[in-house]
Amino acid sequence: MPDRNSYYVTTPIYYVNDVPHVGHAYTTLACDVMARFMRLDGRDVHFLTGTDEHGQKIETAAAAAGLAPQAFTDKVSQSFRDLVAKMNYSPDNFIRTTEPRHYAACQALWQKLVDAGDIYLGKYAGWYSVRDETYFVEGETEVGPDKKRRATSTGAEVTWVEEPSYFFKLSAWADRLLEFYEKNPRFIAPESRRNEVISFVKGGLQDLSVSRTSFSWGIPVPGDEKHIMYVWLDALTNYITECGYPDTSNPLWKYWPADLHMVGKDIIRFHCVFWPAFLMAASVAPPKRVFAHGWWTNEGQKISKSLGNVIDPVELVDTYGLDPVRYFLLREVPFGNDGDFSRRALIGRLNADLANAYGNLCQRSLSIIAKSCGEKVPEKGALTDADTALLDRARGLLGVVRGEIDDQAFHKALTAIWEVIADANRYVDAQAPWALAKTDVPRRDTVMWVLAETIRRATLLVQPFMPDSAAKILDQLAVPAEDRAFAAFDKELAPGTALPKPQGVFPRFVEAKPAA
RNA sequence: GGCUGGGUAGCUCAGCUGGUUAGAGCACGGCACUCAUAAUGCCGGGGUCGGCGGUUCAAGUCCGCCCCCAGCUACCA
Repeated sequence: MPDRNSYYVTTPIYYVNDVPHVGHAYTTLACDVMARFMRLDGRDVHFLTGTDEHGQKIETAAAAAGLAPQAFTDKVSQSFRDLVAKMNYSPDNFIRTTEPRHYAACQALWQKLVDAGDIYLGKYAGWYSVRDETYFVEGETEVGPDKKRRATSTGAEVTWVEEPSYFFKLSAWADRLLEFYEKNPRFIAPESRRNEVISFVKGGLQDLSVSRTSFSWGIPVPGDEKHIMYVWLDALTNYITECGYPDTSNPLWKYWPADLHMVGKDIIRFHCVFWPAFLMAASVAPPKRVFAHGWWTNEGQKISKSLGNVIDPVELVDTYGLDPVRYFLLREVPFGNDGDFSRRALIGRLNADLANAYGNLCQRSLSIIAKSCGEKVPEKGALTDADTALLDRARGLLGVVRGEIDDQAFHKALTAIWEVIADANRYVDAQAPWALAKTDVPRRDTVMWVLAETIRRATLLVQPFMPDSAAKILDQLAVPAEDRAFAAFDKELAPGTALPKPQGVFPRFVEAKPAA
């Protein structure tokens, strides 16, 4: 089964103790672009997102809200499903860890790990705060002047507590993990994260506590139901629950191993160390790639709830429009790096890249065609060197963008498309079709055909990033739905095809002036 | 402290294995054009490439030392 056609991409499942913010929107957006691109490129795509609904924090938050845990998670999980619609994401399914099939998958995986001899009963020990009902590691605590140890973050007194816990023999997997990283250089991206993970594993691994007895909202350990599975074992398993695990005859099993787990840089260890170890121990193939993206700051400031500067994606979309926000998030920052969000930068991108460069290119081209070429695709005559140069660049774009998308280099993919857009704007000025209208109409028509064709190719590639806007432009070029996949990339516009009236797709954003 | 990555025009960044006058986008100034969303195109100003020393015919690009920034250095997710 060498070159399979399936493509499985996942977001992390989002922890439902919080409302969605721009970080969630960003991660899912990146996956959405991958999924849409691969579908257009003819792949059999499965795109999964969902919510992580277990754990002590949820149990506590639900109690505080006066709700049963399930009722609480039903409610908060919904806000993540609402975001899917708001951001025009295209997941094939939305998984929840409270689904019965997920319990079955987790318990099956657990049993497999037990059978393999990788799980044993031991004792978990740590600094426990009764008030917070939470364990803290040594570094999260400090001893005060009264010689009592307290949690640094909450100030609550902590005591050394030991409870029985099952452990996963992670320590036994360091060498095999290092070998796996070595043999699969693309497993962790970007490169800097790969270095971090490798150096972490090289430093030696301790066994991992994978069950708790201090709370009950979670998946019971098979055969010892006082124990609840450690949240990460529970959460990570969602990726294979979706494919039917442990039933490998499930039709969705063909998607495993996942082609890409998209994660934020904070949870890379779980995905790049624990997860492959769990899977290898259970004789399941590890995923092919984990990409850890960076964080956003807000106008140069670190984002935090206490600062109150959390960015609400819904507000952004309502203010600037969906596609401009999608474009900005993936264009502004080299994917993988941290980036700064600022209104000025967003408006700059919207006006310079979308309204002025791309939108205006479409508008100036299409309105000439509408006014002077009889509202149909113009006749294509003999091509000059200038025509061929532009068309060749547009033709080469698919290969270039495909390469960048394979690396999740969204900003580079967009830059490449926008270089062709800039070339097209230069071409319009150089050819001056408005002057040709007075001297050589057939030549003018050829120029307009070259422009329309260039816009078509660029726009096909814009689709994964800005689906609605791209669709509007392709509508204006009368490209039928079945010719919008990349299989039709070389199917050029047919002269004579009737075209609808052009309409601007990316209006400039003008800031509301304060009332004078 | 250790490890990793980075410090290049006002801002954001490109600059493979060292080689003509160090590039792009945005911002700024001037000019041109008028098809277009006061959009587009052309030209221009502006950088001792973090600092010091070294290797070399030649270093932003290699070596050494130093300064500054970020991330990682395990079980809240």
